[in-house]
Amino acid sequence: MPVEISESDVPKYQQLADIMRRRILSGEIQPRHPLPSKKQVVGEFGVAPNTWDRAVQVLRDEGLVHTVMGLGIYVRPREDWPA
Amino acid sequence: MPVEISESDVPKYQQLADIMRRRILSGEIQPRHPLPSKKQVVGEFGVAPNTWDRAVQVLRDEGLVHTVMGLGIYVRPREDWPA
DNA sequence: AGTAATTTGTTCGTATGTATC
DNA sequence: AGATACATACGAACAAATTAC
Repeated sequence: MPVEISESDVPKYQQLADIMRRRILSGEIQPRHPLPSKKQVVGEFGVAPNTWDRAVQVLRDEGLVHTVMGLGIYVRPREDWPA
Repeated sequence: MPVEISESDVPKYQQLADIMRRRILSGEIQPRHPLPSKKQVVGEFGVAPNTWDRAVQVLRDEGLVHTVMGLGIYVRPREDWPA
């Protein structure tokens, strides 16, 4: 079953962060690999660009990803993850 | 000279956060007192509502303010500030 | 060398929902 | 009931960085 965004009481940006965090922690997206691009997420999940930006900020604050401008948003090596 | 927002290389939301942080640390806005409202900031500084929201999030991440829904954004007591 | 395409970040204006007074 | 205030979300535009050709 595809993971989708619902109109629940949980904000969409939080749902998106949860989805990506799960993909990272499960190894589906590996360290030093990029998250899907903004355009991809907007198209596939049907959210606004800003909403994705907010989701990414959650993951950035958690230390799971970092941005390389003009390239993408990359999963940090496991050594940099919080304990 | 009035504090204003410029079109420099520093993002506006960061400039706004800097302005409010200075007001807080200087005691101009005291603990348990509110920041200016979103409408006020939008009107006086000439920025978009989203830009103010981002500035507030910076201060919230720093532990300087917290939100009371429907009421305002309040300066935390000094005991809660980071060392 | 230069242009186009991709990607992120910033900013705008607007609308809506919920909470407080 | 009405006014005020914050959070969320949308859609659009533009700048800067990177890559590919």
